[in-house]
Amino acid sequence: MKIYNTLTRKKEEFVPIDENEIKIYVCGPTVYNYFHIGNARPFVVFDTLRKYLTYRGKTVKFVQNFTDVDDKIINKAREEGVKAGEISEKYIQEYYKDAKALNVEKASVHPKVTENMNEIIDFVQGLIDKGYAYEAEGDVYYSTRKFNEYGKLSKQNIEDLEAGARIEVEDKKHDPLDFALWKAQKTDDELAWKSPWGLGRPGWHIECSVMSTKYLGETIDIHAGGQDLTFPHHENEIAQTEAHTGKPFANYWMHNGYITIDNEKMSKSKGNFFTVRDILEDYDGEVMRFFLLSGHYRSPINFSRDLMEQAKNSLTRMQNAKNNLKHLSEKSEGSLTESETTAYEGLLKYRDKFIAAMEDDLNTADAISAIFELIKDINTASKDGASKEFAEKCLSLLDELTGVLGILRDKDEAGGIDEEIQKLVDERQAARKARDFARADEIRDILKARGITLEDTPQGVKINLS
RNA sequence: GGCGACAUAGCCAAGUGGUAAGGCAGAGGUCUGCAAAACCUUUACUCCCCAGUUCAAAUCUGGGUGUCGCCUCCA
Repeated sequence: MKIYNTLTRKKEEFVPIDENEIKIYVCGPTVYNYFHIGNARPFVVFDTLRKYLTYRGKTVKFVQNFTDVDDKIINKAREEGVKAGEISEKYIQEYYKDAKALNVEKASVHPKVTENMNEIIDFVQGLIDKGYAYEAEGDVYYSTRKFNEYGKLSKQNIEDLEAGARIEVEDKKHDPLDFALWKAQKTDDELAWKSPWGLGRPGWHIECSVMSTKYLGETIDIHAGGQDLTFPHHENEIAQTEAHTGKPFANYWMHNGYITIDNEKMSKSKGNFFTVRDILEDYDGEVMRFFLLSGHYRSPINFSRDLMEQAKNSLTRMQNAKNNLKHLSEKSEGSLTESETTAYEGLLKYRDKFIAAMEDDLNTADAISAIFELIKDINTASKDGASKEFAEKCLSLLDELTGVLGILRDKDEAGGIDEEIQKLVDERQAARKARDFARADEIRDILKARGITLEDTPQGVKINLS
């Protein structure tokens, strides 16, 4: 497949290091709160990349960290009067809940900073030994200018950076562009670990370098994250890791575009800040997932309730098609007719279109359009009924493609159809037969109030549970 | 100041040289006891503006306008 590589600013043919195991690292959340819809985008996008590669028969080792050492966590713990570990542990569990709602699969490994402290200390010491870092009053800084290729990912020129630097000058640093690898403990209630430089904790960027190399090796296939991480986070990761290993860090860098809210950057101060948890109160997680995949991952997208409604309605069209096929496959009989055989062969071109779209730098928007075209043809072919086999084959094809995108999964239908509901449905059918439409409509309304809709089809009544 | 992205119908959105996918919303119709779902028809002589290259441009080049983002914690 082709992947747009931020490093070269070009779409390139993706060639894995090891055909048998593709190695992907995605920067994970800092666990101090429920994650917000901006966080959700990379999780969903790169989960989709993983699902697609898996669909194509690849084995993917997928690592996504939890940042469980950070100022924000420490501050939150202070506010709530609990230990930092309680905050991070809580929000890791909450991450899993929301990720599940979005149908984002668990990573192969979800490493935590706190569980990799020895490796981090060793890594920092290694950089000092190689002359890329220096200790200053219990802090350790990276000598940015020592790394000749600094700026190669973000295409920042080191002189321009310095000129435009709004970084406050700290006396301890040899150069304003140097960044912290290790921070000395300032107050007793801060998390701290013993190190050769005294009590302290790791800086912002070092964790990803360490966990990526530890779990995936010195050079990985794809390193991914939000566009805003390009600089300085990923730039610094490259500087750290390549200085340490002397090898390329990642062959492909993928960055997803931003989400704005009503065309403005999401921020707490603007009051337009939404967590995924907030959205899940009103929408199924699949609607959010569909919304995030309905545009190209590198394009900026805008979030609003109106757009969520559009996404919801679009997804309903897909869900209807699936429900109709399920109903047909349950109520119909027989094997493919001659015309159905021809029709089904015609449908297979949409699988090709779907794959071609995904091969082109994960063009999910185009892939979705292939699914809609598939649905239209299925609906047309089966509008006057269909054989059981045809319905089953179409259902299987539809599930195959939507499964790659992680939408339209089978849900546990709460409750199912109990005796009482069945009795009402039967009574309505009898009333219809007797042309007592008033009673029939009354029953339909009763059930509708309970979230159950009825559709009369040539194959009998179709009961939709929501 | 440096780096970058985006601009396609009422809305969302694909399309990177060959004559505008798909979805939502709207209108009309078919089917239905009525619905629902589905199907059919309909909604961009045109892709922010100007100039250029070309037989041919939404797509390439130059200029302009507008919007957003990064450079500071941030997906």
